[in-house]
Amino acid sequence: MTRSPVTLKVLESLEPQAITLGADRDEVIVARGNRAMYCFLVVMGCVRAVKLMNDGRRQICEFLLPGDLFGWDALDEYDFTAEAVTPLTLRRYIHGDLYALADRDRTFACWLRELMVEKLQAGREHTVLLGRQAAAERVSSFLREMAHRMNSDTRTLIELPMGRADIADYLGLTIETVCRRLTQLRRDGTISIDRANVVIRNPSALGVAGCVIQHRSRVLLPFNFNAAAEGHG
Amino acid sequence: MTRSPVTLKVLESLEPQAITLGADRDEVIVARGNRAMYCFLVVMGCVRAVKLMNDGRRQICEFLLPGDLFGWDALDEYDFTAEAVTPLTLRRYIHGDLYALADRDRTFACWLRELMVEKLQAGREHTVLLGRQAAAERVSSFLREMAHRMNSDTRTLIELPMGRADIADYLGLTIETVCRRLTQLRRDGTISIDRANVVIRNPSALGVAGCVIQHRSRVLLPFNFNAAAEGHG
DNA sequence: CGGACAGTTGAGGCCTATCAATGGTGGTGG
DNA sequence: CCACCACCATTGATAGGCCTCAACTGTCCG
Repeated sequence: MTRSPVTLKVLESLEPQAITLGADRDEVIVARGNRAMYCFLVVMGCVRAVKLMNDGRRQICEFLLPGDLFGWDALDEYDFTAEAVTPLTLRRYIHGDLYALADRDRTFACWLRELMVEKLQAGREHTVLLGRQAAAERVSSFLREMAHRMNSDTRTLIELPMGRADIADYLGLTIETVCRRLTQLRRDGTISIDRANVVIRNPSALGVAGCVIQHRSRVLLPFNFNAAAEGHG
Repeated sequence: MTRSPVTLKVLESLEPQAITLGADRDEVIVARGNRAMYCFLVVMGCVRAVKLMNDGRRQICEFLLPGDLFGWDALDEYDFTAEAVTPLTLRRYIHGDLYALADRDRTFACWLRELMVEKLQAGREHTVLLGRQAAAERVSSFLREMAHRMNSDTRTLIELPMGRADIADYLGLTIETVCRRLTQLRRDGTISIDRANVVIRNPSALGVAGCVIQHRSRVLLPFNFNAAAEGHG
């Protein structure tokens, strides 16, 4: 899952204090309740933002993909746990530095505000999905969201980074229900699917009532980490 | 139900540009898709933040009570519709003024950031409720939330400003299911309820499974890509 | 080859939605 | 003052969708 090394430098002035990290699959990056000292940019791989109930029920609030920032939306402690869905490369920044930068750089403050607002709006779309959509609609919405975020071209292959259990916990369903809905979409000819590989064959059939979750405020990667990241795998 | 003095003080320098508005029950304050020119402080009454699907399904993302601000979390257009749950008194501010103030007043910028983060975190809690809690837990959570927000003293009378339909659309349930769960809580002796009036008789019985604080399994070791990163600095 | 793991499929039960009827309350006008 | 109506809340009966439990398949890796 490599992305074309795009050039933007929103976080450029934070780079001197930043370090690059690797993480294995299922590794915990930050845990709920930990003091929020850092925030992270996903360079390569996929992260899940998890909330756990004390009887073991799990809800994934968000998937973070390359270019996404997480951990900044904490006042004192993280309110969710972030885990590696896939092997990761992360760029780690000092949490306080982000806000210090916002204080002195008006452009950055504006960018940060936009990021927050977009997250709030994406959260509301997810709320509608969980509160008012049936299982089939949730799975369709999920596929559209991932197609949009990972590739932006329909009718091309998407390689889902997460397993069925993660999809289920993101959509408020069970693994079995996710499987059955995916199978139905395959039988309808809407998609082709083999494990993690999905091809959307009939995009209009995935269109459901409601709006797409939009993630516009992506951090464009400041550097090309791809070469270094391959050494970690 | 009086205006929160904290919020008032923070917005003090915006008061000259502000006006006070009234609204009747069910009146639309701002509509999804409208240009976001204003934001509002609830002075008296209750507002619902609504998202509608094009087949009529409705999800309430949030209830706004006196002291709450809404409409600021928009970039260009409002992404939800705000309607009066009860007759309202609102204080209306210019949307752009809020961010102009944030630009020149560091304290206000900090306050606004905290507000955003709290909204994000509240949204995630709501996500867990919708994704992973059963109907009885949702209703219990709702009562605890309202008790906390409206009164903060348990064992005292709460007068719910919204009807069963609004509660249902907030909790991702139907009116009938909300009724049945409330009736069950009354029969269990957990609450007394008569229409909008609720008394919590057994607060501990309303306690539901919360979220776990998770501890990090192992320390993340820095990946030594620093040299590569600094090379581009 | 076997064991672990992820994904798929099937059978059955439970919970919530749906449809329907009743009860209660507030407002209006006779 | 009361009859009437509209609206909201409650309760009941039934159906359906998703969850649970279980078995099976396929893949990866030792």
